[in-house]
This record gives sequence, C-alpha cells and structure tokens, in this order.
Amino acid sequence: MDDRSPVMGLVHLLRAVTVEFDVLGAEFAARHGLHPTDVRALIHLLDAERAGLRATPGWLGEQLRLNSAGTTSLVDRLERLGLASRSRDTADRRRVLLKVEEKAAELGWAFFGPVIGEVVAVAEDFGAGELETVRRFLTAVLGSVGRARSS
Amino acid sequence: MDDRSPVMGLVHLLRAVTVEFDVLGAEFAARHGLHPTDVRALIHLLDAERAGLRATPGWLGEQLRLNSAGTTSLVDRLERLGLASRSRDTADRRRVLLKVEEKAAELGWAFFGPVIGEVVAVAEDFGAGELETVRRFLTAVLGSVGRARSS
DNA sequence: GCGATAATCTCGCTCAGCGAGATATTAACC
DNA sequence: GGTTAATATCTCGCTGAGCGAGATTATCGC
Repeated sequence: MDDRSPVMGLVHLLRAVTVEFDVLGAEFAARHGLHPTDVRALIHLLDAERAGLRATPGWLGEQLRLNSAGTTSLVDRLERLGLASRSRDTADRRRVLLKVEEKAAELGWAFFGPVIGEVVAVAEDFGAGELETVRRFLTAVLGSVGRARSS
Repeated sequence: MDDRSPVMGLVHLLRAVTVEFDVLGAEFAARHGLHPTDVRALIHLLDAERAGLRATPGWLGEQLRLNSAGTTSLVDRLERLGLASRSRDTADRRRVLLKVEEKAAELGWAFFGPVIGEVVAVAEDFGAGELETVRRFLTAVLGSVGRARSS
C-alpha cells in the first residue's frame, strides 16, 4: 500500500486517465457554452437512451446527485439550448419524460469521436488476448470503486 | 467506430471508470464539507509535493483552469479549512508558496485508501505480465486523450 | 531611477445548486 | 368514494464558486 508497491503505479495511472478525461470534458463544455454538469447530464441521457430506459428529471437528478431544484434548472438549461426536451408521461401525469435531441448526439460524437479514434488506434498495437486482459481488469476496477463507494 | 466494434466496449468501460471515480470524489467532498474543486486542488498539491515541485497560486490556477480571482478564493478556502497554508517566497517576494498540511494528506488517504485497497486486491488475480499489459495500455490511452485534447 | 512585466489580491457581478415549501397527480386505506 | 399519504416536479429566495476588470506589490531590463 505504499508508493513503491508495483500496483500503486497502476492506481496513479488510473487516476491520471480520469483527470485527463475530466479536463477534456471541461474544455469541451467551455468551448460550447455548457457547464460540466450539462455534459455529465448528456452522457447519462445518451446512456439511458441507448439502454432503452426512459429518463425523467428525478432519475437524472439522482444520477448527478442534484436536488430537485437544481435538476429543474439543469433541464431548463438543456431545453433552452435545444439539447433535450420535456414531455408529460401520459400514463403517470406527475412524471416528465426527457428526450435528447439529435443535436446532443452530434455534440456527443464531436466530443468522444476524436478520443475514440485515438484509443482505437492505440488498441491496434495490442493483441486480442491483451485487450481481453485490459477489459477484465477495468471491469474488476469498476466493481472495486463501486464497493469502496458504498462502504 | 460504431457501437459493435470490439474496442468500443473498452472505451465505454474507461468512461464508466472515470464517472465512478468522479462520483466517488464528489461524495467524499460532500461528506467533508469540501467542493469538488477543493478535492482536485488537493490532488494537484499532493502530486506537486511528491514530485518535489513548489506550488504557487498561479501554478495551481493553471492546473485547474481557474482565473486568478477564483484561485485566490480557492486558496482562501483551503487555508480556512486548515488544509493548506500560504507563505511568501523569500527569493521572489511576489510569489506565494503553498504548503499542504498534514490534515490534507490524512484526508487524501481516507479518500484513496479504500479504493487502493480494492484495486490492489483485484490486481492479485492478475499475473505480472498481465498487469504490465494493462499498464502499457493505460499509458497509451493517457497519451491519446492528451493528443485529442490538443487537436 | 523608471517603465515594463509578473504574481497575487480586491471588488462587483452572474449563475449553478441548495433548502424549504407549493402544486399537481396517483396510491392506500378505512 | 373520500380523506390521507406518498410521489414527481416546480417556484422562490438565498449562498457561494468562479469570472472580468483593475488595483497592488515586487522584480527585471535599460
């Protein structure tokens, strides 16, 4: 657990990657007049859409750890920017359904596209077995962080 | 580059890990009455200390992409919380040197300790060669993100 | 010395997010 | 079926992080 443990290098590396992704997100946000929270919100909304889940303000607020007031103003912002839209759920009329607009997906690709391209290029230097090892490791780490969070 | 590419899973995995780390940091911040920016600042200050660099407000502001006004209030906050302290540089008296207090290192360990423990445990299931593969991959990805940022 | 440059800080402002509570809709229970 | 509780969202007023502009203090080149 001290700094000379061979695993510590990996931990620092993971953290460095995280920080770089954050900075990338923040710069993207600034360049498009968005706030970091807006970017995080779009990521969650796009994820939900891909998974076929129906997103609501309450659900989004939980994901981002915002209270209801903050969530309302976030959704107001996204709507004003034309990135998402509200519509009443006809089944339960207390609920509001959130839909991401095409424009948001375009911004998402503009954001992730170049990074994905670079990572794909990097992956070409690795064999299928090696990539599988990386995948196993990252999956395990993902579980680790989740476990550390809940304890 | 589409969703069925075998590398896309890795990209999503990396993003998921990043998001988890962020949420962990945000929860830690909230639990200790800190702001996410304060946590990021402490990470940079601890890194600088480990690397033997002398941190100043200007340097810290660059790292965090804050302007001078925001940096001043950040340092004020850290000082008020007893996590860092200012001292004039005797060589160049325009400069202010930032020092992290012991308390900050303790909080840092309280933050990263459990996660590190979990990751170390995860790493035990992997051979030395496999860990080296993961290290190579993450190092390459770190370069990728940096390249995507600057383009 | 004197102007130019650099590092930090002060002031006033905007706006994200919070707490408290209002409003509207649905579910539960006798 | 009507009253009460629970749920989802929104409104209002406020705090405080971070910004732009500019003041302040220290150093450097001439």
